[in-house]
Amino acid sequence: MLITLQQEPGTGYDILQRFQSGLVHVWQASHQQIYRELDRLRIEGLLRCETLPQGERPARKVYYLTEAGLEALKDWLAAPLAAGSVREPLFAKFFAWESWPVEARRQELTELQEQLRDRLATYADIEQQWFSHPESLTPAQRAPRHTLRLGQRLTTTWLAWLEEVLQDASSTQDDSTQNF
Amino acid sequence: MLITLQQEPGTGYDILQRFQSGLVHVWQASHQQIYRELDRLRIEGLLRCETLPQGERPARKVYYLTEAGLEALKDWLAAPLAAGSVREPLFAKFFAWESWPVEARRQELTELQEQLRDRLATYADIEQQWFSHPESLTPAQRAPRHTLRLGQRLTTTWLAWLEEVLQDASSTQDDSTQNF
DNA sequence: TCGATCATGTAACAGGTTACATGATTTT
DNA sequence: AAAATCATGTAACCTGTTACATGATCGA
Repeated sequence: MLITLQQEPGTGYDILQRFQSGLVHVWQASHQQIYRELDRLRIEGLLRCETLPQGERPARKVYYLTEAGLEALKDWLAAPLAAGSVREPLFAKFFAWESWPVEARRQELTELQEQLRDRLATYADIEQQWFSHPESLTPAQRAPRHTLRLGQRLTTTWLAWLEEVLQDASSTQDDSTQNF
Repeated sequence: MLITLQQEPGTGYDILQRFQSGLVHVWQASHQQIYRELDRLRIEGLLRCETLPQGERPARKVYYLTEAGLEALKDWLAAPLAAGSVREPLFAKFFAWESWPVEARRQELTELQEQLRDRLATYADIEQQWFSHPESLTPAQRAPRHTLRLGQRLTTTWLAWLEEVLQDASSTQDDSTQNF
């Protein structure tokens, strides 16, 4: 989890920044969560922390991976991940189609469309920022790029699907049968 | 959440079955979770429950939506959903590419491939079971079918991507540089 | 008779979110 | 003078998972 981030040392705040910049499509976490986790990992001995006081300001606590932390990371990399469970709340609404007010439905779907388009734009930004010279990428650099690519494709798949759904919904007059 | 399921009454066990049959790609929940939720919703007054004793066996508790429950459902349908946060643990491994042992990597990715193929097979089953006559579907029946379609496409997108990643990983010899 | 299915729960824990709280520095 | 950024945390709560626990019925 946070272990991956410890490949290069940093403060809780640094980690937050990293999550918010190029890693949005990989992991998200609030600062509270990060600090708590950091503290837990330190207690478990996977991290060690150097406190750099800086005059009046709150001290920067820089965390480093320990030997044990490196071990734990290796273990994590070697162990296959359990498949995550599926949770798609939007789909639930589709199962209540008849009770889903047409206007709310149309609005929700078009809003989602916009969000996905925004996401694509963000991906494009990230791509430009990190992977602007695709010829000269090492395998280790190509790897994170793959993740971005998948993000892009999944988003595109969603958008194509939304297009279809909106089309289908507007081309049929089922909405006389609001049975509430 | 569970409210959607209350459109037709049933016991906790019934709901579990429903989740496990056609709704796997929408929502998953353990029986403990369902029972707890059911109880909570009953206390909140969104559900009411009729206990049918059946001789020696544990009584069937059949839950029904109340007026308040219907209201809550309507509210939920009308309110747009908050975008879920992104969590893709697999991606994290890509960011630690160099430290990810080749063998573990290859195995994890091919296993995922198999899982996804299984998933597609499950989707095909569901499609046959529920939507075998696409001509005669009402809009309300087409709606859940849309969700299945998206599931299929997303899975296909994943598979295409995996193919590419495996190809890329095997076509380059970066793995002399295991720097642990 | 053995395992699957029907049918229900409790308790502990793990992970995540929201709200509350503080205070300096830098930019507008 | 106000707002954003740097930098850290606590506490309560909600959601979800795992483990533990029970017991009848039905088909192979």
